[in-house]
Amino acid sequence: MKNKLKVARAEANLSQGELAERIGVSRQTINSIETGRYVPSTVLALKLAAVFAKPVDVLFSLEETD
Amino acid sequence: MKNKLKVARAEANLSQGELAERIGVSRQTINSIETGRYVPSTVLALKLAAVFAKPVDVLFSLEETD
DNA sequence: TCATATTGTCAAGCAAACTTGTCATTTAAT
DNA sequence: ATTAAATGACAAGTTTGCTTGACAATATGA
Repeated sequence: MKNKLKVARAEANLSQGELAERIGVSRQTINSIETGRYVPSTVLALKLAAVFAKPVDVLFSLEETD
Repeated sequence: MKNKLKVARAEANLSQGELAERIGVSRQTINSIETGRYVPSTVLALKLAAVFAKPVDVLFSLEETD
């Protein structure tokens, strides 16, 4: 699964730490998702979508390997 | 987090087992998500959204407790 | 240049997702 | 009324999300 989090975050001018704080997770969690180390839960995806005011399906998308 | 999976599945006329097979998870996983025993990963949410041809945000939504 | 903020990553641990296997209960069809 | 299909749920085990703490590397700005 790939995601556009890094871009969305740049557009919103937020640091990983600030974003993490807003949705109540650790900075490492944001970093790990951005760098593809793991896939977030749906709750987290919905919260991220809310922060950036974009649908989940826009922020996250499936790959062949999924 | 709540979800409209049971309704969507009824509309699509699919059993839990059939749905599970389509997206490559166990039947218990579908059952557990429907009955709120746990929250799916974003990959699973995207796959479910794809099966029902509905956006993730329509199938899944946050609650106060999230 | 020096200082500070930001990012990437590792490790150890806990919690939650997901598995297979199994069984009881409910629903639907004959 | 009986059978078969579908659902709900539990248990034990594996994998993965997410945590805190830490440190090095990269960027940003005075």
